[in-house]
Formats: sequence, structure tokens, C-alpha cells
Amino acid sequence: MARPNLCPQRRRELAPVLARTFAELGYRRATTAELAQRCGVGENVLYRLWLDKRAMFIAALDHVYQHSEAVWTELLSRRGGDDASPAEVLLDYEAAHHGEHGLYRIVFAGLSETDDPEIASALKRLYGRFQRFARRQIEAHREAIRSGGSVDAALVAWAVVGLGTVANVGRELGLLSGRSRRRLVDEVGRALL
Amino acid sequence: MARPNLCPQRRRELAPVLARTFAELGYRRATTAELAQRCGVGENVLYRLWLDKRAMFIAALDHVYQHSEAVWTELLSRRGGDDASPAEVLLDYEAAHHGEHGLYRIVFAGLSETDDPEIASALKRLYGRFQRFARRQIEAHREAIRSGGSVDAALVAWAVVGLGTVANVGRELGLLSGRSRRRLVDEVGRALL
DNA sequence: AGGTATTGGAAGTGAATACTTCCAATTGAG
DNA sequence: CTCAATTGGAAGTATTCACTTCCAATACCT
Repeated sequence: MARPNLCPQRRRELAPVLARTFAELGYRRATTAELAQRCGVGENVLYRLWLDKRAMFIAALDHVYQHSEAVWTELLSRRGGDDASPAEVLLDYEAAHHGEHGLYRIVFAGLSETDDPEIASALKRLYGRFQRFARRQIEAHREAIRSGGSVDAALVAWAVVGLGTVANVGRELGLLSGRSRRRLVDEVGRALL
Repeated sequence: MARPNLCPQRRRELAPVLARTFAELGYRRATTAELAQRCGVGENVLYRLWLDKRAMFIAALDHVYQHSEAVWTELLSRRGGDDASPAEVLLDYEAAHHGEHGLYRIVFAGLSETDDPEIASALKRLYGRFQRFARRQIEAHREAIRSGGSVDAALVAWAVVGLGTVANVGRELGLLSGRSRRRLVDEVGRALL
């Protein structure tokens, strides 16, 4: 034997590049040639790391959630001694920065490919995690203020995810100014909590 | 001269078929051959009616909004003497039937093609109309009950659109049961009003 | 150092697909 | 009826794209 297998490490290095490319171009327009070029490698290299283009896309999707969650937990762990609840901290942050990285576009790309069962379940995983994350924050928030809202926390979590989605659509299409998006997430989000 | 030009009529006849096909398959997988077959004509016929595939897609998008609005206004005009406000009638209806026709999937398809400026503006038109429609209903509702909510009606309208979108995503991915979707639109929607 | 497995580049392939062309059949006005 | 315009089918084309192959260079372990 000679030379260790660096594939897992390479995969982790390239996933963010794939994610950005899929987000920017969508699934079909992100050709394997383009993906390889942006990764700075040949196509065959990508095909040694992943079975096919679909697997690259799924890796990119998973990366997106991990990235978001990492940002959020980092944010919560850093938060100083202010008296805002975690849910409010996250809401403030998202109102200001939601969709900034453009990674959400990869979700739109995935939603057109849901006839592929593996892509569908990757997306399901993604949305499910976002919703559960939101739900935990909402429940913690309600416990902290000792007053449950009138609506089931799970449903409110979905509504918050919807709020984020429509904010992204508004950004994508130029329908909502930055100011409106901020107010949307902030005011409606707070009203929902 | 002989024979009148039936193109406009043909276009109106075929737009719903195009819409269903794009919704079912997405933009890229809806090949021109497939579109033609489902329309029961040859490809050249489609190309005589529309300049290119993109134009067919835009026609399909426009049809989707017209269809939804037609259903809603029909619903409102038929509504009997119950004392629910139009906004509540629509909310009830959508809670029960939202996304039933699967046409919303065409929006997901469009969102992956927003690098095309004409598709982007067709989508912008679509979302803008939905939001304005929702907003008019919300304002009328508030006037009727003589008590404005705490949040700007325009923002609430966006949130309602987001609610519809996430309900569709939940349906699409099998993440939300019919019962949950119904509760989501109904309870959160009512809380937003 | 030597030998072996890994790596990357470049060219290639077969299938799919948007769009075109051609021609024959049909239709309606004068 | 006649002619001109429209209609539809079937085959064709040029391109694009996912995926493969081949080969040389490189880097690690013994």
C-alpha cells in the first residue's frame, strides 16, 4: 500500500464550492464541467469523489444545512449578557442577514428535482431540520417568557420557515427591498412567537 | 386570403396543458417533445404558437395566476349569506384545497430559472399579484372588523404568501400531512389576520 | 530508493434536446 | 371550384452534457 485515501477530506473541501455553484446556477445549468472548473479540478476527479451529479447535489444540500446551523449555534454561544431570548437573537440576526450567502437558492433548485427520490429525501431532511431547530427555539422562548402562544409551536415553526422562504423569494425577484425584508422577518416573526 | 388565424385561441387552449406539464416535470425535464405530445400536436406546432420554450413557460406561469384568481373570485361571488369575511372564506378554502392542482410546482421550476430576466419578471408579476390580492383581502377584513392588526397589512400579505409556499413545500416533500397543512393555513393564517 | 496506489488533465462518447425543415393534407374565402 | 393560407407529421441538425477512458505525474510506505 502507498498513499492514504484523502477522499473524505477532499469531499469536505469541495462541498462548499459545489453548494455555491448549484445555488448560483440551479441544478441543470450547473454542468459537471462548470462544477469541476470552479472546484479547480477535472471532471474525473469529481466522479471519483461522488458517484454521479446527483450525489454532488445532495452533498451540497447537506452542506447548506450544516453551514446554517453552525452559524446559528456560533451566534448563540457568542451572545453576550443581553436579556433577549435565543429565539429573538436568531430572529434579529436573520432579519438583518437572512439569505445573504445566496445558499437558499439551492433549495429552489432542489424543489424542481423532487421527482428524484434521493433528492426529495435530502430536501426533506433539510426542511425537517430547519423546522425542528425553529421549533426548539420557539418552545424555549415560550418557556422563558412563561406564556405559551395560542398556536402549536410546531405549526409556528413551519410558519417561520415559510417566512424565511418568502423573504428569499422576495430577495431573489427584487420584490422586497432590504428594508421590507428586515421588517417582514422582524415584525411578523415576533408577532408569531 | 383564406382561413382565419386561430393562433390566439390555440394558445389559450394549450396553456393549461403546458402549465400542468411544467408543473409536473420542472422546466428542464419538460422537453419540447414531451410538451408537444401532451398537447397532442407536433413540436413545430408549438413553435408556431410561441417563439421558444421560454415563451411557453411564461405563458404557463401567467395561466397559473389567472386560474387561481378565477377560482377565488368565483368562490367569493358564490359565497352565501354567512357572516365570514372574504378573507376568512378564502382562508378556509385554501386550508382545505391549497395546492390541490399541483400547479404551484411551476413556481419552484421558475425559481431555478431566475437568471433568465424574462422568466424572473414573469415570476415577479405572479408573486406581486398574489401578494396584492392577499393584501386587499386583509385590508378589507380589517376594515370589516374595525380593528387593524398590529402589523402592516402588506407585510402580513407576504407572510400569508409564505404560509402558502411552505404548505406547498410540506405537501411536496411529504413533510406535512393533510391535516397539519390544514391546521397550518387555518390557525396561523387566522392568527396573522 | 522502489514500487504501488492515488491524482489530474485532456480528449472522447453516446444520448438527449431545443429548434428547423419539408411536404402533404386540410380548410375556407371569393 | 380554385387558390392561397394554415395546419400537422416526421425526419433532420447542431449542440450540449453526463460520464468515461487513458496516461503521465506525483506522493506515500516499506
